[in-house]
Amino acid sequence: MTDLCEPTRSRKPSAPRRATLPQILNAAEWTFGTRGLKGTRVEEIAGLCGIPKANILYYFHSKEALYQATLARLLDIWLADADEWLSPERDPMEGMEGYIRAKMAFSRTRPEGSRLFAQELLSGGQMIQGFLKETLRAHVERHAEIFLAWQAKGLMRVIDPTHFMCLLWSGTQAYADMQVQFEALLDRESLLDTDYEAGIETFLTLIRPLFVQLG
Amino acid sequence: MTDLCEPTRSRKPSAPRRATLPQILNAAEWTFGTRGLKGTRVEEIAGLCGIPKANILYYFHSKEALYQATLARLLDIWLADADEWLSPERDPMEGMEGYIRAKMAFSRTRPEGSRLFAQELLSGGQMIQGFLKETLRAHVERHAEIFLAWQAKGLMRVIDPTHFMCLLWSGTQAYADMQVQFEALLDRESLLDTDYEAGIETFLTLIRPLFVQLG
DNA sequence: GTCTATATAATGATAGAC
DNA sequence: GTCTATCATTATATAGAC
Repeated sequence: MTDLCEPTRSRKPSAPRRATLPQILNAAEWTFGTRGLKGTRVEEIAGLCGIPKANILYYFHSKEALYQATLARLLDIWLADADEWLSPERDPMEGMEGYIRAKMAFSRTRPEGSRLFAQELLSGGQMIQGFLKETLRAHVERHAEIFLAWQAKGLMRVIDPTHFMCLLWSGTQAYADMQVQFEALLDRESLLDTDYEAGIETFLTLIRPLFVQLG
Repeated sequence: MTDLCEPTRSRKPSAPRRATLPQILNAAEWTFGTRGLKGTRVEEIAGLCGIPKANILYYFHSKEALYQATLARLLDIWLADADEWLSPERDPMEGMEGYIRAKMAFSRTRPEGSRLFAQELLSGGQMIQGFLKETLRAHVERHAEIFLAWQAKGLMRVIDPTHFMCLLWSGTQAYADMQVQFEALLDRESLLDTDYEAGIETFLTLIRPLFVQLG
Protein backbone atom coordinates (compact mmCIF):
# COMPACT_ATOMS: atom_id res chain seq x y z
CA MET A 1 0.00 0.00 0.00
CA THR A 2 2.81 2.34 0.86
CA ASP A 3 4.40 1.99 -2.55
CA LEU A 4 1.49 3.83 -4.10
CA CYS A 5 3.34 6.90 -2.90
CA GLU A 6 6.22 6.03 -5.22
CA PRO A 7 5.19 5.80 -8.83
CA THR A 8 8.64 4.62 -9.86
CA ARG A 9 10.62 1.93 -8.11
CA SER A 10 14.02 3.60 -7.84
CA ARG A 11 15.88 2.04 -4.95
CA LYS A 12 17.30 5.35 -3.82
CA PRO A 13 14.90 8.29 -4.31
CA SER A 14 16.54 11.42 -5.61
CA ALA A 15 16.81 14.47 -3.42
CA PRO A 16 14.13 16.54 -5.16
CA ARG A 17 11.78 13.59 -4.99
CA ARG A 18 12.30 13.17 -1.27
CA ALA A 19 11.63 16.87 -0.79
CA THR A 20 8.71 17.31 -3.16
CA LEU A 21 6.67 14.16 -2.66
CA PRO A 22 5.69 14.73 0.97
CA GLN A 23 4.92 18.34 0.18
CA ILE A 24 2.55 17.29 -2.59
CA LEU A 25 0.92 14.65 -0.40
CA ASN A 26 0.38 17.13 2.41
CA ALA A 27 -1.21 19.64 0.06
CA ALA A 28 -3.28 16.86 -1.50
CA GLU A 29 -4.55 15.69 1.88
CA TRP A 30 -5.71 19.19 2.68
CA THR A 31 -7.32 19.78 -0.68
CA PHE A 32 -8.99 16.40 -1.13
CA GLY A 33 -10.23 16.53 2.45
CA THR A 34 -11.66 19.98 1.99
CA ARG A 35 -13.04 19.79 -1.57
CA GLY A 36 -13.48 16.09 -2.25
CA LEU A 37 -12.07 14.14 -5.19
CA LYS A 38 -14.20 15.77 -7.86
CA GLY A 39 -14.06 19.21 -6.28
CA THR A 40 -10.28 19.26 -6.17
CA ARG A 41 -8.36 20.92 -8.98
CA VAL A 42 -4.81 19.74 -9.51
CA GLU A 43 -3.90 23.37 -10.03
CA GLU A 44 -4.87 24.22 -6.43
CA ILE A 45 -2.60 21.52 -5.05
CA ALA A 46 0.18 22.81 -7.27
CA GLY A 47 -0.45 26.36 -6.06
CA LEU A 48 -0.16 25.25 -2.41
CA CYS A 49 3.20 23.68 -3.26
CA GLY A 50 4.35 26.63 -5.33
CA ILE A 51 5.02 24.51 -8.38
CA PRO A 52 3.30 24.14 -11.78
CA LYS A 53 0.58 21.56 -12.00
CA ALA A 54 2.50 19.64 -14.64
CA ASN A 55 4.93 18.66 -11.91
CA ILE A 56 2.18 17.03 -9.90
CA LEU A 57 1.23 14.96 -12.91
CA TYR A 58 4.85 14.11 -13.48
CA TYR A 59 5.13 12.47 -10.06
CA PHE A 60 1.63 10.98 -10.08
CA HIS A 61 0.29 9.92 -13.43
CA SER A 62 -3.20 11.25 -12.77
CA LYS A 63 -5.33 13.07 -10.22
CA GLU A 64 -6.90 9.79 -9.23
CA ALA A 65 -3.50 8.18 -8.64
CA LEU A 66 -2.58 11.06 -6.35
CA TYR A 67 -5.88 10.62 -4.55
CA GLN A 68 -5.16 6.95 -3.96
CA ALA A 69 -1.65 7.69 -2.75
CA THR A 70 -2.98 10.30 -0.34
CA LEU A 71 -5.53 7.84 1.02
CA ALA A 72 -2.94 5.09 1.33
CA ARG A 73 -0.61 7.25 3.40
CA LEU A 74 -3.52 8.17 5.65
CA LEU A 75 -4.74 4.63 6.20
CA ASP A 76 -1.27 3.52 7.23
CA ILE A 77 -1.53 5.62 10.40
CA TRP A 78 -5.30 5.31 10.80
CA LEU A 79 -5.30 2.30 13.09
CA ALA A 80 -2.06 2.89 14.94
CA ASP A 81 -3.60 4.22 18.16
CA ALA A 82 -5.88 1.30 18.83
CA ASP A 83 -3.20 -1.34 19.32
CA GLU A 84 -1.34 0.84 21.77
CA TRP A 85 -4.29 1.54 24.03
CA LEU A 86 -6.62 -1.42 23.61
CA SER A 87 -4.49 -4.33 24.75
CA PRO A 88 -5.36 -7.24 27.03
CA GLU A 89 -2.79 -6.25 29.66
CA ARG A 90 -3.85 -2.67 30.18
CA ASP A 91 -6.55 -1.59 32.61
CA PRO A 92 -9.79 -1.38 30.58
CA MET A 93 -10.96 2.11 31.56
CA GLU A 94 -7.44 3.50 31.33
CA GLY A 95 -7.13 2.04 27.82
CA MET A 96 -10.50 3.42 26.76
CA GLU A 97 -9.62 6.90 27.93
CA GLY A 98 -6.27 6.80 26.17
CA TYR A 99 -7.89 5.58 22.97
CA ILE A 100 -10.56 8.25 23.00
CA ARG A 101 -8.00 10.96 23.69
CA ALA A 102 -5.83 9.70 20.84
CA LYS A 103 -8.73 9.63 18.39
CA MET A 104 -9.83 13.07 19.48
CA ALA A 105 -6.30 14.40 19.09
CA PHE A 106 -6.27 13.15 15.53
CA SER A 107 -9.51 15.01 14.79
CA ARG A 108 -7.99 18.16 16.25
CA THR A 109 -4.55 18.07 14.67
CA ARG A 110 -5.34 16.50 11.31
CA PRO A 111 -8.99 17.25 10.56
CA GLU A 112 -8.57 17.19 6.79
CA GLY A 113 -7.35 13.61 6.99
CA SER A 114 -10.47 12.60 8.86
CA ARG A 115 -12.59 14.47 6.34
CA LEU A 116 -10.83 12.85 3.43
CA PHE A 117 -11.61 9.43 4.85
CA ALA A 118 -15.21 10.49 5.50
CA GLN A 119 -15.67 11.75 1.94
CA GLU A 120 -14.34 8.51 0.55
CA LEU A 121 -16.83 6.54 2.68
CA LEU A 122 -19.69 8.83 1.66
CA SER A 123 -18.98 8.37 -2.01
CA GLY A 124 -19.07 4.61 -1.70
CA GLY A 125 -15.55 3.75 -0.65
CA GLN A 126 -14.58 2.20 -4.00
CA MET A 127 -10.95 3.17 -3.49
CA ILE A 128 -10.65 1.49 -0.07
CA GLN A 129 -12.67 -1.71 -0.43
CA GLY A 130 -9.57 -3.77 0.24
CA PHE A 131 -8.68 -1.80 3.34
CA LEU A 132 -12.21 -2.02 4.73
CA LYS A 133 -12.75 -5.72 4.07
CA GLU A 134 -9.32 -6.96 5.08
CA THR A 135 -7.22 -4.64 7.22
CA LEU A 136 -10.03 -2.89 9.06
CA ARG A 137 -12.11 -6.00 9.57
CA ALA A 138 -9.16 -7.87 11.06
CA HIS A 139 -8.43 -4.84 13.25
CA VAL A 140 -11.97 -4.79 14.59
CA GLU A 141 -12.09 -8.53 15.17
CA ARG A 142 -8.87 -8.33 17.16
CA HIS A 143 -10.20 -5.61 19.44
CA ALA A 144 -13.65 -7.14 19.68
CA GLU A 145 -11.96 -10.16 21.22
CA ILE A 146 -10.33 -7.96 23.83
CA PHE A 147 -13.68 -6.42 24.71
CA LEU A 148 -15.27 -9.87 24.93
CA ALA A 149 -12.44 -11.06 27.16
CA TRP A 150 -12.98 -8.10 29.48
CA GLN A 151 -16.70 -8.89 29.53
CA ALA A 152 -16.05 -12.56 30.32
CA LYS A 153 -13.86 -11.53 33.25
CA GLY A 154 -16.57 -9.22 34.58
CA LEU A 155 -14.44 -6.15 33.92
CA MET A 156 -16.85 -4.70 31.36
CA ARG A 157 -20.60 -4.67 31.00
CA VAL A 158 -22.06 -6.72 28.12
CA ILE A 159 -22.23 -4.65 24.94
CA ASP A 160 -21.83 -5.50 21.25
CA PRO A 161 -18.11 -4.93 20.57
CA THR A 162 -18.41 -4.04 16.88
CA HIS A 163 -21.22 -1.55 17.28
CA PHE A 164 -19.45 -0.12 20.29
CA MET A 165 -16.30 0.52 18.23
CA CYS A 166 -18.43 2.18 15.56
CA LEU A 167 -19.81 4.52 18.19
CA LEU A 168 -16.31 5.33 19.38
CA TRP A 169 -15.26 6.23 15.84
CA SER A 170 -18.28 8.26 14.89
CA GLY A 171 -18.21 10.19 18.15
CA THR A 172 -14.55 11.13 17.95
CA GLN A 173 -14.34 11.74 14.21
CA ALA A 174 -17.39 13.96 14.42
CA TYR A 175 -15.19 16.66 15.92
CA ALA A 176 -13.44 16.84 12.56
CA ASP A 177 -16.19 15.78 10.16
CA MET A 178 -18.93 17.95 11.68
CA GLN A 179 -16.54 20.67 12.76
CA VAL A 180 -18.41 23.55 11.13
CA GLN A 181 -21.62 22.40 12.76
CA PHE A 182 -20.00 22.33 16.19
CA GLU A 183 -18.44 25.74 15.62
CA ALA A 184 -21.84 27.15 14.77
CA LEU A 185 -23.49 25.56 17.80
CA LEU A 186 -20.78 26.60 20.24
CA ASP A 187 -20.52 30.05 18.62
CA ARG A 188 -16.79 29.76 17.91
CA GLU A 189 -14.62 31.10 15.15
CA SER A 190 -12.81 27.80 15.48
CA LEU A 191 -13.01 25.10 18.14
CA LEU A 192 -10.97 25.65 21.29
CA ASP A 193 -8.88 23.14 23.18
CA THR A 194 -11.50 23.32 25.92
CA ASP A 195 -14.17 22.26 23.44
CA TYR A 196 -12.30 19.08 22.59
CA GLU A 197 -11.71 18.53 26.30
CA ALA A 198 -15.43 18.90 26.99
CA GLY A 199 -16.16 16.43 24.20
CA ILE A 200 -13.78 13.92 25.74
CA GLU A 201 -15.31 14.38 29.16
CA THR A 202 -18.82 13.89 27.77
CA PHE A 203 -17.73 10.70 26.06
CA LEU A 204 -16.05 9.39 29.20
CA THR A 205 -19.19 10.09 31.22
CA LEU A 206 -21.07 7.74 28.91
CA ILE A 207 -18.41 5.06 28.96
CA ARG A 208 -17.42 4.90 32.63
CA PRO A 209 -20.55 2.99 33.72
CA LEU A 210 -19.46 0.15 31.44
CA PHE A 211 -16.48 -0.39 33.70
CA VAL A 212 -17.70 0.20 37.23
CA GLN A 213 -17.68 -2.67 39.71
CA LEU A 214 -20.26 -5.04 38.40
CA GLY A 215 -20.85 -6.83 41.70
CA MET B 1 -36.53 28.43 3.14
CA THR B 2 -39.23 26.29 1.56
CA ASP B 3 -39.72 28.74 -1.30
CA LEU B 4 -36.30 27.87 -2.63
CA CYS B 5 -38.09 24.90 -4.09
CA GLU B 6 -40.21 27.23 -6.20
CA PRO B 7 -38.16 29.40 -8.52
CA THR B 8 -41.24 31.30 -9.67
CA ARG B 9 -43.91 32.67 -7.36
CA SER B 10 -47.04 31.49 -9.16
CA ARG B 11 -49.83 31.33 -6.62
CA LYS B 12 -51.20 28.12 -8.07
CA PRO B 13 -48.51 25.79 -9.43
CA SER B 14 -49.40 24.15 -12.72
CA ALA B 15 -50.05 20.44 -12.88
CA PRO B 16 -46.77 19.46 -14.58
CA ARG B 17 -44.87 21.55 -12.07
CA ARG B 18 -46.52 19.80 -9.16
CA ALA B 19 -45.73 16.44 -10.71
CA THR B 20 -42.19 17.11 -11.91
CA LEU B 21 -40.67 19.19 -9.12
CA PRO B 22 -40.80 16.55 -6.39
CA GLN B 23 -39.50 13.97 -8.83
CA ILE B 24 -36.51 16.17 -9.64
CA LEU B 25 -35.85 16.88 -5.98
CA ASN B 26 -35.97 13.20 -5.09
CA ALA B 27 -33.53 12.34 -7.85
CA ALA B 28 -31.34 15.27 -6.84
CA GLU B 29 -31.26 14.16 -3.20
CA TRP B 30 -30.10 10.73 -4.24
CA THR B 31 -27.49 12.00 -6.68
CA PHE B 32 -26.09 14.84 -4.59
CA GLY B 33 -25.99 12.58 -1.55
CA THR B 34 -24.17 9.87 -3.47
CA ARG B 35 -21.80 11.90 -5.65
CA GLY B 36 -21.52 15.26 -3.92
CA LEU B 37 -22.13 18.66 -5.46
CA LYS B 38 -19.16 18.66 -7.81
CA GLY B 39 -19.45 14.97 -8.61
CA THR B 40 -23.07 15.27 -9.68
CA ARG B 41 -23.92 15.72 -13.36
CA VAL B 42 -27.22 17.34 -14.14
CA GLU B 43 -27.61 14.77 -16.87
CA GLU B 44 -27.70 11.93 -14.35
CA ILE B 45 -30.51 13.57 -12.41
CA ALA B 46 -32.36 14.08 -15.68
CA GLY B 47 -31.81 10.45 -16.58
CA LEU B 48 -33.29 9.29 -13.27
CA CYS B 49 -36.37 11.41 -14.00
CA GLY B 50 -36.58 10.30 -17.62
CA ILE B 51 -36.46 13.86 -18.94
CA PRO B 52 -33.85 15.91 -20.81
CA LYS B 53 -31.43 17.82 -18.67
CA ALA B 54 -32.60 21.12 -20.16
CA ASN B 55 -35.84 20.64 -18.24
CA ILE B 56 -33.98 20.51 -14.95
CA LEU B 57 -32.34 23.83 -15.76
CA TYR B 58 -35.69 25.24 -16.78
CA TYR B 59 -37.13 24.64 -13.33
CA PHE B 60 -33.94 25.49 -11.46
CA HIS B 61 -31.71 28.14 -12.98
CA SER B 62 -28.50 26.29 -12.21
CA LYS B 63 -27.10 23.12 -10.71
CA GLU B 64 -26.21 25.05 -7.59
CA ALA B 65 -29.75 26.39 -7.22
CA LEU B 66 -31.07 22.83 -7.41
CA TYR B 67 -28.53 21.81 -4.79
CA GLN B 68 -29.72 24.55 -2.45
CA ALA B 69 -33.36 23.62 -3.01
CA THR B 70 -32.59 19.97 -2.26
CA LEU B 71 -30.80 20.94 0.94
CA ALA B 72 -33.61 23.27 1.96
CA ARG B 73 -36.24 20.56 1.62
CA LEU B 74 -34.09 18.23 3.67
CA LEU B 75 -33.42 20.68 6.48
CA ASP B 76 -37.14 21.33 6.86
CA ILE B 77 -37.63 17.78 8.13
CA TRP B 78 -34.23 17.42 9.75
CA LEU B 79 -35.23 18.58 13.21
CA ALA B 80 -38.82 17.36 13.28
CA ASP B 81 -38.21 14.30 15.46
CA ALA B 82 -36.53 16.05 18.35
CA ASP B 83 -39.49 18.18 19.40
CA GLU B 84 -41.78 15.19 19.45
CA TRP B 85 -39.59 13.04 21.68
CA LEU B 86 -37.56 15.47 23.76
CA SER B 87 -40.20 17.40 25.62
CA PRO B 88 -40.37 18.41 29.29
CA GLU B 89 -43.50 16.34 29.95
CA ARG B 90 -42.27 13.01 28.61
CA ASP B 91 -40.38 10.48 30.68
CA PRO B 92 -36.66 11.12 30.00
CA MET B 93 -35.50 7.63 29.13
CA GLU B 94 -38.64 6.97 27.09
CA GLY B 95 -38.01 10.18 25.15
CA MET B 96 -34.35 9.35 24.57
CA GLU B 97 -35.20 5.93 23.21
CA GLY B 98 -37.86 7.34 20.90
CA TYR B 99 -35.47 10.00 19.66
CA ILE B 100 -32.66 7.55 18.96
CA ARG B 101 -35.05 5.19 17.18
CA ALA B 102 -36.36 8.06 15.06
CA LYS B 103 -32.87 9.22 14.09
CA MET B 104 -31.80 5.69 13.31
CA ALA B 105 -34.93 5.18 11.19
CA PHE B 106 -33.99 8.24 9.18
CA SER B 107 -30.52 6.83 8.52
CA ARG B 108 -32.10 3.59 7.40
CA THR B 109 -34.89 4.90 5.20
CA ARG B 110 -33.27 8.01 3.78
CA PRO B 111 -29.51 7.48 3.88
CA GLU B 112 -28.79 9.73 0.89
CA GLY B 113 -30.36 12.64 2.73
CA SER B 114 -28.06 12.08 5.67
CA ARG B 115 -25.10 11.77 3.32
CA LEU B 116 -26.04 14.94 1.48
CA PHE B 117 -26.04 16.85 4.75
CA ALA B 118 -22.74 15.26 5.74
CA GLN B 119 -21.10 16.20 2.45
CA GLU B 120 -22.26 19.77 2.84
CA LEU B 121 -20.74 19.91 6.33
CA LEU B 122 -17.49 18.35 5.13
CA SER B 123 -17.11 20.88 2.36
CA GLY B 124 -17.48 23.77 4.78
CA GLY B 125 -21.22 24.23 4.99
CA GLN B 126 -21.24 27.48 3.03
CA MET B 127 -24.76 26.79 1.79
CA ILE B 128 -26.25 26.22 5.24
CA GLN B 129 -24.53 28.83 7.40
CA GLY B 130 -27.88 30.44 8.15
CA PHE B 131 -29.46 27.15 9.11
CA LEU B 132 -26.56 26.21 11.37
CA LYS B 133 -26.22 29.53 13.15
CA GLU B 134 -29.89 30.31 13.58
CA THR B 135 -32.30 27.41 13.26
CA LEU B 136 -30.03 24.65 14.51
CA ARG B 137 -28.51 26.69 17.32
CA ALA B 138 -31.96 27.64 18.63
CA HIS B 139 -33.01 24.01 18.34
CA VAL B 140 -30.06 22.85 20.41
CA GLU B 141 -30.50 25.54 23.02
CA ARG B 142 -34.14 24.56 23.44
CA HIS B 143 -33.29 20.93 24.02
CA ALA B 144 -30.27 21.69 26.13
CA GLU B 145 -32.63 23.44 28.52
CA ILE B 146 -34.74 20.32 28.75
CA PHE B 147 -31.69 18.23 29.58
CA LEU B 148 -30.59 20.76 32.18
CA ALA B 149 -34.07 20.73 33.71
CA TRP B 150 -33.96 16.94 33.95
CA GLN B 151 -30.55 17.19 35.58
CA ALA B 152 -31.76 19.81 38.06
CA LYS B 153 -34.63 17.51 39.06
CA GLY B 154 -32.24 14.62 39.59
CA LEU B 155 -33.74 12.68 36.67
CA MET B 156 -30.53 12.72 34.63
CA ARG B 157 -26.87 12.53 35.49
CA VAL B 158 -24.84 15.69 34.90
CA ILE B 159 -23.49 15.81 31.34
CA ASP B 160 -22.81 18.64 28.90
CA PRO B 161 -26.07 18.93 26.92
CA THR B 162 -24.58 20.29 23.69
CA HIS B 163 -21.79 17.75 23.41
CA PHE B 164 -24.24 15.04 24.38
CA MET B 165 -26.53 16.01 21.48
CA CYS B 166 -23.55 15.97 19.15
CA LEU B 167 -22.81 12.43 20.24
CA LEU B 168 -26.41 11.44 19.62
CA TRP B 169 -26.24 12.82 16.09
CA SER B 170 -22.90 11.40 15.12
CA GLY B 171 -23.76 7.98 16.48
CA THR B 172 -27.08 7.69 14.68
CA GLN B 173 -26.08 9.35 11.42
CA ALA B 174 -23.04 7.12 11.24
CA TYR B 175 -25.32 4.27 10.18
CA ALA B 176 -25.94 6.22 6.96
CA ASP B 177 -22.69 8.18 6.58
CA MET B 178 -20.35 5.28 7.33
CA GLN B 179 -22.68 2.68 5.89
CA VAL B 180 -20.12 1.08 3.56
CA GLN B 181 -17.69 0.77 6.45
CA PHE B 182 -20.26 -0.98 8.62
CA GLU B 183 -21.25 -3.27 5.76
CA ALA B 184 -17.61 -4.27 5.34
CA LEU B 185 -17.13 -4.87 9.06
CA LEU B 186 -20.33 -6.84 9.50
CA ASP B 187 -19.76 -8.70 6.22
CA ARG B 188 -23.10 -7.71 4.72
CA GLU B 189 -24.19 -7.02 1.17
CA SER B 190 -26.33 -4.32 2.75
CA LEU B 191 -27.21 -3.65 6.40
CA LEU B 192 -30.04 -5.70 7.87
CA ASP B 193 -32.85 -4.52 10.10
CA THR B 194 -31.21 -6.50 12.88
CA ASP B 195 -28.01 -4.48 12.43
CA TYR B 196 -29.83 -1.22 13.02
CA GLU B 197 -31.58 -2.82 15.96
CA ALA B 198 -28.22 -3.90 17.42
CA GLY B 199 -26.92 -0.35 16.92
CA ILE B 200 -29.91 1.05 18.81
CA GLU B 201 -29.44 -1.44 21.62
CA THR B 202 -25.74 -0.59 21.90
CA PHE B 203 -26.56 3.09 22.08
CA LEU B 204 -29.24 2.54 24.71
CA THR B 205 -26.82 0.52 26.80
CA LEU B 206 -24.57 3.55 26.96
CA ILE B 207 -27.37 5.98 27.72
CA ARG B 208 -29.43 4.10 30.31
CA PRO B 209 -27.00 4.73 33.18
CA LEU B 210 -27.61 8.46 32.73
CA PHE B 211 -31.19 7.92 33.85
CA VAL B 212 -31.05 5.30 36.60
CA GLN B 213 -32.09 6.20 40.10
CA LEU B 214 -29.47 8.65 41.25
CA GLY B 215 -30.14 8.18 44.97
C1' DG C 1 -43.69 23.66 -21.18
C1' DT C 2 -40.69 20.29 -23.56
C1' DC C 3 -37.19 19.06 -26.38
C1' DT C 4 -32.54 19.05 -29.63
C1' DA C 5 -28.53 21.18 -30.65
C1' DT C 6 -24.87 24.07 -29.50
C1' DA C 7 -21.88 27.75 -27.27
C1' DT C 8 -18.78 28.28 -23.58
C1' DA C 9 -16.07 27.48 -19.66
C1' DA C 10 -13.30 24.67 -16.88
C1' DT C 11 -9.72 21.42 -16.21
C1' DG C 12 -7.20 16.91 -16.61
C1' DA C 13 -3.53 15.56 -19.21
C1' DT C 14 0.36 15.97 -22.61
C1' DA C 15 4.11 17.83 -25.76
C1' DG C 16 8.24 19.59 -25.96
C1' DA C 17 11.73 23.38 -24.85
C1' DC C 18 15.16 24.06 -21.37
C1' DG D 1 13.60 17.20 -13.43
C1' DT D 2 11.15 21.55 -14.27
C1' DC D 3 8.59 24.56 -16.75
C1' DT D 4 5.18 26.92 -20.55
C1' DA D 5 1.87 26.30 -23.79
C1' DT D 6 -1.63 23.62 -25.65
C1' DC D 7 -4.90 19.86 -26.53
C1' DA D 8 -8.94 17.20 -25.60
C1' DT D 9 -12.63 16.21 -22.81
C1' DT D 10 -16.39 17.01 -20.14
C1' DA D 11 -20.37 19.29 -18.55
C1' DT D 12 -22.97 23.66 -17.43
C1' DA D 13 -25.92 26.59 -19.45
C1' DT D 14 -28.46 28.66 -23.29
C1' DA D 15 -30.80 29.29 -27.91
C1' DG D 16 -34.44 28.38 -30.35
C1' DA D 17 -37.72 25.01 -32.78
C1' DC D 18 -41.98 22.76 -31.64
